[in-house]
Amino acid sequence: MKIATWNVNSLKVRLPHLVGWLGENLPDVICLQETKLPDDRFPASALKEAGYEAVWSGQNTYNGVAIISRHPVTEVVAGIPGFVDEQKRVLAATAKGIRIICVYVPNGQSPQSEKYAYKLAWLEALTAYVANELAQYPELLLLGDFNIAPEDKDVHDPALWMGQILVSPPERAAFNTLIQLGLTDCFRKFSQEPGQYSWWDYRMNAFRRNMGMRIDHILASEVILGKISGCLMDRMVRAQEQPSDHVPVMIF
DNA sequence: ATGGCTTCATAGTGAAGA
Repeated sequence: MKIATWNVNSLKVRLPHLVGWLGENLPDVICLQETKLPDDRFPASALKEAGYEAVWSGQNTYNGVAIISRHPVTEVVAGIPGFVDEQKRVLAATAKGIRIICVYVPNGQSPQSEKYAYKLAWLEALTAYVANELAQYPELLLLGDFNIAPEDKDVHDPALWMGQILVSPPERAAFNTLIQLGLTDCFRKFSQEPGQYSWWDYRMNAFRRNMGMRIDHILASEVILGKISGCLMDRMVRAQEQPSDHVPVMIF
């Protein structure tokens, strides 16, 4: 099994990249974030031609998530049940017996912003939801763009980022609370290397200089963790023409 | 150094992302 996540930063722009990546990697499932498409413009037929079915929850301009699978998906749930939110950031489905929860965690903008308070409240609601899902589904993956770098070694310049979004102690505490539900950061199961990133700013030649952050994650329940043999960030995707600023993360 | 790019939006003194 190969399962991946990728913030595509506009599925309209990145559809050719996605179809190419599917053909080269043949994942069983890939979760997408920032599709930025209303539901009636989701490219379901192009993905069907590539051999994948899809479920999606989108909106115009911002946010938007999707789960794309070579296998049938069932039990599709959009959003966090009981948490009122117009922003399309969560989609859950079951494929091959695995509960897959695709998330696009709010960015937060700045610690002083209302969007930051929304991010923390959103993460609290997500935590309660995932706890409930874990009780029902021992085989569970929580994956997507978390907009949190868990540790300083996931940040190119921790001193520069100190006190800012993506690294602030409340965000990291929220991430650790998710971990403590019984989930493991798959990348860190296999590697303790610093400087391994999933996102690089479009500006300042950040990718060439490896000035990035590891903010896209795949968190696995114990049962799943025992079945996987690796986790990687496909950083070469960032060197393509007109790339997303994020690259795919994949377990296998 | 709060920008530098990219996207989607509108035609802004743009907004938002990370």
